[in-house]
Amino acid sequence: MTTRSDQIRMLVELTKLTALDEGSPQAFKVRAYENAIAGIEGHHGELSGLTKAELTEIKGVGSSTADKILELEATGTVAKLETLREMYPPAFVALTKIPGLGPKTLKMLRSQLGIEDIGSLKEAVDAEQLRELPGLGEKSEQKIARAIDRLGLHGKDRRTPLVEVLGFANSLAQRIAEIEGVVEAVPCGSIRRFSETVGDVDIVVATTNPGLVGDVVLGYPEVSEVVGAGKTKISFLTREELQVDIRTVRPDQLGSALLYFTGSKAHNIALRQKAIDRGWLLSEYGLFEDKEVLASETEGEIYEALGMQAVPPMLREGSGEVEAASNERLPNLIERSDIKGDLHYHSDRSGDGRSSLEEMVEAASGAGWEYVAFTDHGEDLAINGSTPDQMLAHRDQIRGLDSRYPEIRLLFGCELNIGRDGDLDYDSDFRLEFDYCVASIHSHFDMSSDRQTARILTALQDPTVNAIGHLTGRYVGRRPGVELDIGVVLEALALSGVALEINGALDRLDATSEVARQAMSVGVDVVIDTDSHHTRDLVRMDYGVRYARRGWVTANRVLNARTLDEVLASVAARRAR
DNA sequence: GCCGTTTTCGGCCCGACTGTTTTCAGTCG
Repeated sequence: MTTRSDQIRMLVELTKLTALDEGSPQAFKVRAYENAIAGIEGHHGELSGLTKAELTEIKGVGSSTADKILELEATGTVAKLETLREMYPPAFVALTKIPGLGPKTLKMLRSQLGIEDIGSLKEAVDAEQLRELPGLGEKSEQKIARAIDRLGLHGKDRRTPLVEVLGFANSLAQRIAEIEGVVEAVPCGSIRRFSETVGDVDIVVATTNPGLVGDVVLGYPEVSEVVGAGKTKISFLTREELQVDIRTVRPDQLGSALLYFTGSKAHNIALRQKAIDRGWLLSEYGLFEDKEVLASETEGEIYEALGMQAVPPMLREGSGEVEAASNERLPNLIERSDIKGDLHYHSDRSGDGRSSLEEMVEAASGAGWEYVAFTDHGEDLAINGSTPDQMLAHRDQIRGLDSRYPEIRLLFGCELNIGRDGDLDYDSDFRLEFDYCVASIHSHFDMSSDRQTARILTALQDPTVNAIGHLTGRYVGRRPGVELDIGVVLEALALSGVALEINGALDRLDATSEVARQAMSVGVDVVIDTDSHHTRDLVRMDYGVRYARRGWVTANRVLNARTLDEVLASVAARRAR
């Protein structure tokens, strides 16, 4: 049986090889495959077992793609894909990762010089053969030579975890904003959409003096190599080989520039198509009717002119948001100001906690929260956890502080460890001492999907468990999450009334926004937590909320957007079952 | 390859930068 990820993987490979075969990533066939992938990703139920008629009902999936999905299911492979694989073996396809080398040039190199892989390309470059070819010259040859040397460091597919670039992007934008003539400098692209990984850093700069921006920025110490520098656009690499693209526009064009540079590509295409439908043109310079500007200053004006609701950046993935916004049906997304408290929060009672109980209370109170649950680790987490006696003493301290900080209610909670088979810390009587518990996995990441799923199901049946923390245990860019049958887990969460955590730590962002969106569609509640171990971690609530918005999470489904009484009532109701 | 409140055929987003060119192709975002 083929899974949805098998199907998507097949289509992604087909897209890549077809782009090479057609000689352009913009080829219509390539775009059609991309649309089919987007349609399938936005389609929630299983695909396995669907008939051809049912498959072609999915947006972007036509007769030919449906056949390929069925063929994959019946035979385990797709003849068209096999043919392309023979024509373009992996060693040749790998050359597409070299920046500056596109499909047209690659195919010419192959036919003219017999280049099949990185080795033969390098030889041809060293023999100065490339410069003799039509359309190429000495400079192109040198550019390719440099790119080969760097291959793997900043290949076209490389993505960097958001956690590694967000601070840098913000500080860069802040410094650019101080340059004379600059009105605003905004990190855009996948950073603004709050994707967990980013390909590069995109910054839009509204300025009356674009030349100065270029001069100043290229003098910054972070600039390790200039990739390109024109009148309105400069690109450079940092020492860590992160690419930064800076685009300047006039201040009155900021809205259209933000729209264009925030993307996603699929969202932009959908908007531009709406403009075309009205006989208009949408570019980074504005929305135009003939040469007349209809809107350009703010994103909101452009959306309004296109007859739709303004789409929050996190939703701009081309996954149904344009249709929803056109029908006034965008969800009422959770906002930072809806959040009333944090239900996953540590003190130095945990071995990995870095701030004292009182410091953490002070910080939570300063954040304006109405309540916070201290959920220090249970005893099973050997180095970090606490014995029952330590926990009871900890409770006394919490209750003592609770009376000293009347503006915030302090709950005595626990982060229970989910053992290999779903077992939890302490005994069931002792667990009832806690006001609230989140249960999470911290080990045994490489078991089968079935066993991981069973383990989570066992844990969430326990009446003292109120939420499942960082569902998959992933660390973005470092450790993949465990494999789970998400559909089964969500169904069990919905039935039991246990909340799904969206952990706001930037290297976790777990559960993922895709899972969160699925959770919304099946009526699962979400809790957005900071999992703070230090007073400086509270900013994660912002991140968690932004990431939750990316998962189409609505305020009415967020546990910690409710009052303390409502939270406590749901804990009591669960224990009474 | 997909799609249709003009269309079942003829369209399919728009523009900057580079290097190679005398007006443009390729690549990228």
